[in-house]
Amino acid sequence: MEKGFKQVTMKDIVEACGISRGGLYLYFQNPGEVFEEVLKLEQQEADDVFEQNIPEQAMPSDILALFLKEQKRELLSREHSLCKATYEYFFDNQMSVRDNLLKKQFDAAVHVIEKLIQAGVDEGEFYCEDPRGAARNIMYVLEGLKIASQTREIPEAAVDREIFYVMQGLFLEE
Amino acid sequence: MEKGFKQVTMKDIVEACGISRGGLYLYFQNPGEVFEEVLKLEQQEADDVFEQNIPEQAMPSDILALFLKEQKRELLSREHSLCKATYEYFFDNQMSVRDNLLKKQFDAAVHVIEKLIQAGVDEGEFYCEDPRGAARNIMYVLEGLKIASQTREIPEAAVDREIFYVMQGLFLEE
Amino acid sequence: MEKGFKQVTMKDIVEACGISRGGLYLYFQNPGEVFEEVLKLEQQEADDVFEQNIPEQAMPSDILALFLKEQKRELLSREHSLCKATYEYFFDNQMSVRDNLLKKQFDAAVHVIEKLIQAGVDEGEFYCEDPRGAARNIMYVLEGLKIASQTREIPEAAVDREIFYVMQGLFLEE
Amino acid sequence: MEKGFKQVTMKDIVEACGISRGGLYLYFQNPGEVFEEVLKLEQQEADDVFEQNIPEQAMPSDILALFLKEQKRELLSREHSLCKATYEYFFDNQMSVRDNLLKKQFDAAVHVIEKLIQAGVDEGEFYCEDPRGAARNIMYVLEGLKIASQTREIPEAAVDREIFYVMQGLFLEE
DNA sequence: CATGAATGAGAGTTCATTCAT
DNA sequence: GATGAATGAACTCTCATTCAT
Repeated sequence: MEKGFKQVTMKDIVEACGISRGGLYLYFQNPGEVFEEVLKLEQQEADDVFEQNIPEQAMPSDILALFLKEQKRELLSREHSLCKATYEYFFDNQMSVRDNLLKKQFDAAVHVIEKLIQAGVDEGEFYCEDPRGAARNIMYVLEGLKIASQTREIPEAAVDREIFYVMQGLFLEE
Repeated sequence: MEKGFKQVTMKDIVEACGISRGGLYLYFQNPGEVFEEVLKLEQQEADDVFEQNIPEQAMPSDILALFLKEQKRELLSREHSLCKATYEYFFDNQMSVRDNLLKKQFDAAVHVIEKLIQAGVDEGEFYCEDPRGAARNIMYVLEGLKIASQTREIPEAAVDREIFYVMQGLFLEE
Repeated sequence: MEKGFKQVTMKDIVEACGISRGGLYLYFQNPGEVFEEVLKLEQQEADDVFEQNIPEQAMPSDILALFLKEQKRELLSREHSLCKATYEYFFDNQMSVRDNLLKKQFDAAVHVIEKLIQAGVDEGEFYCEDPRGAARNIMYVLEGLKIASQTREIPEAAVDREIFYVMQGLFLEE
Repeated sequence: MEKGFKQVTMKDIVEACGISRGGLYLYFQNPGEVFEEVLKLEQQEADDVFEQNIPEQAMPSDILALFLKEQKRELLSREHSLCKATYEYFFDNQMSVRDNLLKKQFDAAVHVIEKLIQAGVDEGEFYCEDPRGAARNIMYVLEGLKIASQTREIPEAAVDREIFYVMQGLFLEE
């Protein structure tokens, strides 16, 4: 979170963890493997946090709003997210299509959002002719916002504006 | 384009350019300065290419389609674009808000697209209540596609689908 | 001793010690730190050698002569003394007054010589109205001889002549 | 004067002189030759200044005092003297005995001082049994003060004290 | 299992020197 | 004569990785 992926040295990790240099190599062959593990744990935790925060009687729009709010939070806490490190890592470690963790996460999120939108349409909250297309559009906007927040200053208002824009597309349509 | 920013060494540059180690330092104090210059030239060239390709009697939708096509081309030619390198560079060199080149380019592109949409609306091609919002949405989707294409395999069809989705939003609305 | 301070490279040290480049950096952050350590050890050793060589029943004049003889030996063995390196080091690393090792050594030596002269006066060996001034004078002459021996050929006779001159000043006065 | 000898680069010289890199090499083969020339000019100038400042009816003790005062001035203006640079240069360029400039200067100064002392003795100002020895002693003390002032802080009072000490030796003896 | 001292390839950078103009 | 862009050897320093203990 502090240094990203490339900037981190084995020394940093070893000191932060309070283990020995050799000890680290017993479990991880290289810095990449360490990062992959961190990423898995982080993702797990994020999922858990999200699910636990969903109220019992939440409407689809509430859950979607909650999801977007969580994304916004992570995206704005630049120094406290793995976003930069993750992108750095996958720049050089794309592996095969089916194993790419980033793709999996993206597709999973698209799937969840699609279900939410569909549920919203069914309940009369949303109007949407292409729930999957809308879900993908939302996710790409979020990725765009993420990379933007990591490479330049992004005011909170700008994030709100984009989120409002995509949500609006689901509601009105008049 | 091949190695991104962090992976590139002064040796790489020197060998690729056929100049001497010391010679490079006559003009650039560090790898970052080299990259900034490359970025400027690249941007200049991209702008020129775009402008020269606009036909005389082009409609706003044609120009927008041309713009998106050009973006698509760059975004899919992963190994031949500066995209990855640019993101890597700006991860660590964000400089002040007003000097951030990435932000400038983004804002400039938003401005151009907004004008195009407005022109399209005026000519009856498009229907859009918030041209600026739509322009921003398009740009964030493009950024999302860019970073996606750099961190995982993105099939051409996926890019087409997203571009079609945002264009569609401008036309129908019926 | 061979190359002085500035001329020595980390490579020289590493090869002379039979350790690795990185290994050296485990213990010293820069060439200066290596030198400081060498200097401390050298000084320690020189002090020990001097003290061990003082005979039981030595008169003050004997001890002073021994001290001067030791100084002469070091001063004439140009290639085998740290003198040049020390001066080079302190040309650029003067640090605060109280921490300057060179000043400490000088003052300590002045103190010892003053005590010797005083003892000699008490025992009737020497005649001296200003033991501290005389001690300082001796030390400055020694420094003058040192720098002279490092910057030009100094015959042994010249050193003997100067040492004789300052000793003579302590005896006769008649 | 600012950087000493080793720290100075050809770039520094070239920029300070407003000539071209190649131009410098037309007249000097290497940095050492530049320095030798500087040293000669400096010495010339110092000699001229000294001689011009001697009053018509000056007594030997006055002239000696003037000489010592001039030495003191140079020695205390650390950043504005060639002292450090000179020592650095001669650490590595001792050349043959007869060509060593430092030795020549030293011997010449000893000669002048000896003559002054002799004159002082003849005129009844000084008492001295070994004018040449005294002259040499004075010069070595001055060298000692010089190197001391370059490697550690030396208060003006310390310099005065040493100069007073050696002058005193010429007068009293009572 | 765990350690951490040691390794050495390779990074960025400097600078005396050259030579086509 | 004079220039200054270009050279490349050599420097300091870093860090993923190993291995005797």
